[in-house]
Amino acid sequence: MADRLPQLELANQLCFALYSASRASIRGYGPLLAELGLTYPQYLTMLVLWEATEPLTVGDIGARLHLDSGTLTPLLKRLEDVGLADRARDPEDERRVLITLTETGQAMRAKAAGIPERVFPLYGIDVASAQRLIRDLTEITNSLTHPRQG
Amino acid sequence: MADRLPQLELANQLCFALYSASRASIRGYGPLLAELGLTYPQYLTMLVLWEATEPLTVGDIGARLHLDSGTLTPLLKRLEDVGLADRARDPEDERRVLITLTETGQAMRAKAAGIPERVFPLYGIDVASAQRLIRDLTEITNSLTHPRQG
DNA sequence: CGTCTTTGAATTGTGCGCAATATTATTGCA
DNA sequence: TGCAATAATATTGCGCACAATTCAAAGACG
Repeated sequence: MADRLPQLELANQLCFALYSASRASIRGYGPLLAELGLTYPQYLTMLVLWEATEPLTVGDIGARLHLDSGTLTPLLKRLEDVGLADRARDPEDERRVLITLTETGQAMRAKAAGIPERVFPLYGIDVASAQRLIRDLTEITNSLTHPRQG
Repeated sequence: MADRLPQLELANQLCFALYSASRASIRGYGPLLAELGLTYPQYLTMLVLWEATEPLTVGDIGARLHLDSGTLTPLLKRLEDVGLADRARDPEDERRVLITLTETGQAMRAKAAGIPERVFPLYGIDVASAQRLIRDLTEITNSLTHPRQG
């Protein structure tokens, strides 16, 4: 019963700190997104679509959110079902599916505009710290996603 | 079509930076955990159990991982099915279920001991940065979990 | 002692994530 | 032109997360 393997202690795991913080932050969005009838991944998808200047393919959205069609196809169908987005095969390449916002989907942008500033205080940090954290986390994500050799 | 609402841009969302980094880090563990036949949440549960000096209840584990019985009950049943853990009602309080590791579960600890150091290089940061990050992330998790008033 | 409330876990239902596979369209190239 | 290889999306299956509900046991209290 070799006790104390510090490298296996929960409190020392960066992965667990990330996992906990991510879930806690998503919980923070819960009540606000419920007002819009969106789940958190649906909200992220709407952010991508609001930011786009032209129709995006499923793959485009997936590249931005790091999600594949196994996740996005049913999610986008739900957005379509509630009238926020349209899905249509690209006539120029029938393999692709182009996603566009409906009027309702576009209109929701204004209602969502106040959400980030309502959630931010919950983090309990200042804007500069948040920006640093975003930068550091983005670098870590890049590093994890594109490992230098094996 | 009011373009540019910076507060809604994906790249400015701390929540998305956390969400992406968390998923990327879990992906980093994937191949190593597959060798043990564990999923990531099962691995976290094993970390908790390896660290414990006495049997834990479902609630104890949930408090450490921020998970409820809706997630843990089926997960623990799976650990039981593969012979890593035992589940038994607490005779002193039949509402509680006590979780203990089997011999096999204890033995797996040695095999897992090398995992963190094999994953760490993937983050692309040094140990001091990782420790700072863990501290900062733990603080925002606490802040999100225990909001100061409404 | 009876019953009302609280507590801990299990159950149910929905929506992700993600691996693996299937399906259809396009491309490359002999 | 014909056909194999590739690409984009969809489908299937499993295991989380989490809200909502149920169920059984323990406490509280008249």
